[in-house]
Amino acid sequence: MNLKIATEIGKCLSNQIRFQILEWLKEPEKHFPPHETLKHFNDGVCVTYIKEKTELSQSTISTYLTNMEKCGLLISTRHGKWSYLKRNEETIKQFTDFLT
Amino acid sequence: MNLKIATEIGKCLSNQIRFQILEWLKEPEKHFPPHETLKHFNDGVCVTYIKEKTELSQSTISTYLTNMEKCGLLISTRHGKWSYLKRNEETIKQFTDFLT
DNA sequence: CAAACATATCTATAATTCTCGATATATAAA
DNA sequence: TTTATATATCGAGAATTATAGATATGTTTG
Repeated sequence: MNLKIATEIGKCLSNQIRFQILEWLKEPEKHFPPHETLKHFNDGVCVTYIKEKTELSQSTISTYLTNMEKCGLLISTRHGKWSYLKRNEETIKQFTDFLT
Repeated sequence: MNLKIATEIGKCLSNQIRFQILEWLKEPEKHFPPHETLKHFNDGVCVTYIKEKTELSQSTISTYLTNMEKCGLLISTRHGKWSYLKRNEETIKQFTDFLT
């Protein structure tokens, strides 16, 4: 972790919805339905469900999640036409270690 | 800690200089001279020294530090005409706990 | 009290970020 | 291969944040 990346993470955390997504993803089964095809949360939650829950436009949510992945907060996995997202606990730990 | 405050903290951490100040304040004696009058760092570092090190204008640094104090990242103490700032480790811990 | 110094606040412009619709790309299903 | 669905990227106007000069406030010192 370095100052530049930490600041990029800070930018992601400067918006209530983005922060909220990160909180929801702590316990996906509590906040999202299991995907119709994939009946588990091994790779996190389908983008579509996050989009629906936040009520943001598709392009906005896509930008949010892409940026959160770029700075290492999230891990993205494709299954067919769907993208799944989960927290990257390793980066989150590096970030909190850097801060404290 | 709640989402609103956490996001305010995120805003403070979204700027490299503000984040850097927080890093410097981990070890004041390594990054700042001891104050001429107060020969210790018990209450942190004098605003003037932070201003000089960052090379920002007085009004900008004042705004930065005020906001960082408002969201609980810093603790401000006045000694006469000087203000001293130190990290608020309690809030920082609450923030990292909230995130993880 | 007046002058000097440190910090805070106000105001305005510059810079950045937000947000979405439009459009492109990727994959699946028909 | 055509159509439908999911996600990504582009471009632009709206909203927010950055930044500093001017000015105000608070405190010390002479």
